[in-house]
Amino acid sequence: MSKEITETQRRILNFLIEQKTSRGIPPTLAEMAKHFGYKNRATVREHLAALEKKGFIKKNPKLSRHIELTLEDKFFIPRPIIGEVAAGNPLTIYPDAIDTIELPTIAKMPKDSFLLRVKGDSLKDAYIFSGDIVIVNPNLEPKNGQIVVAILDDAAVVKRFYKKKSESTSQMMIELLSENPEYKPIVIEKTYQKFKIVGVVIGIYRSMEKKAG
Amino acid sequence: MSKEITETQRRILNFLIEQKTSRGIPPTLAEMAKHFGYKNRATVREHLAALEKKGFIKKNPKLSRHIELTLEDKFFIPRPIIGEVAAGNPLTIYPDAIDTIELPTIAKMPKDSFLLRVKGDSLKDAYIFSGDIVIVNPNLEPKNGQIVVAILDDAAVVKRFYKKKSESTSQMMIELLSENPEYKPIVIEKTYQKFKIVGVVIGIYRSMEKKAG
DNA sequence: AAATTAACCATACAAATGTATGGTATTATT
DNA sequence: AATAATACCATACATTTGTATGGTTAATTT
Repeated sequence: MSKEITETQRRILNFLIEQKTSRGIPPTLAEMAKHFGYKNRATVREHLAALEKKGFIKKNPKLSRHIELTLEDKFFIPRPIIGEVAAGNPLTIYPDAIDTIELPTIAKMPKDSFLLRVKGDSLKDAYIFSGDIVIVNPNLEPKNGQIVVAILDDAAVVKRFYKKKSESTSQMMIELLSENPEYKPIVIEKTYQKFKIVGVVIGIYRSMEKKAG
Repeated sequence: MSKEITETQRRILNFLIEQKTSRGIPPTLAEMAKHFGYKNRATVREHLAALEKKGFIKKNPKLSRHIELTLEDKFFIPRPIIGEVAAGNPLTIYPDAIDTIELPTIAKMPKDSFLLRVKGDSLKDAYIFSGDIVIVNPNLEPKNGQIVVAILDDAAVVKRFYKKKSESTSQMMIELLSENPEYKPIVIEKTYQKFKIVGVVIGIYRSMEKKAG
């Protein structure tokens, strides 16, 4: 058996990914069969068996809608960003990244917002600490002074956003500031490719319950 | 029928949210019944029906694991803020709410808890800043290491709580610590009268939306 | 030429799932 | 005091779901 995926299997896998990201839950065999025009669920099941054999998915037997993706499924972010960041590995958590965030798999988040759990203390200059949950709206145009989540050189950062005219080149540029004056502003010229705004932080929540001694 | 959610319904809703975020798929009736110790799926179903009636979820009939969270408008639910904690000044709890805030549903808000808005920056050694909303539970016995709201000499403080034996007198005493080591611990002997624990801080919420420049 | 694989189909079955109805006890509301 | 809402239970039922088996056709590999 070849380890390579066939055209049909690719379509099935794509549908799985698309459903999980857009609707939040994986489809049932019947739903997939209907979508592809199959008259039989067993057909879909064979494709899934093949995908599992090749290591692309993992099925939990007997349970409905229990197909797990063995890809970067556990950390996924809304579609538009995938593909623009480092191919295949959107938002990899680098051990020595200045700021790291963990993207939970959010089932259809309200108001098109999603949650990020902050990891590491390097964001504390923005009064955000490890374990905090930030609420991010990806569909807001960031205004000056707002805190944004951005991808910069394959690492995720949470900084205060400023857009202004460069004094030297008169070009528009983006500045990412820290609350802590010891950190120098990060300046992004328009030409810089490895930069993408993920969304605007509209709220922070911190649970205290686990912190008992 | 009240539009407010009951304690049991909130537990169900929380479980739904938690499952959708952590596992990716909503649970089945059987899974929920097992989790809550119900002997019957119908019980869960009734709670879901109530939640749907109140607009918190949307069920797609006949389909498994097909509970959708309709948190578009319910993601933030209005809660009254009943007072302010201002460093140095007495804690004032007003009979009528001074304000309301849209608290995200991810925030755990037990029935007996209340909200206080923090004023002033002097609590920042506990990572709490001016404008933050603290969720306070007055009916919890504070455990060592937890952050509590207390009244001390007619002033409200938010500090980390420790109860231990005095090394000199062998009496039980309470220590209120700051995160910042520059602040010396506040030691309260049992005899001290002007001290009262208001409650345990179980969560913090901070809204970012007004902070745009 | 023979064997294998891929991609479908039909039928069948047990378990899981959502649903429906009727009942009980407790609490809150009128 | 009567009514409604809440929170459970038991039992029953149709549908859905995942699974299993056997068969067909076409393309590919041996």
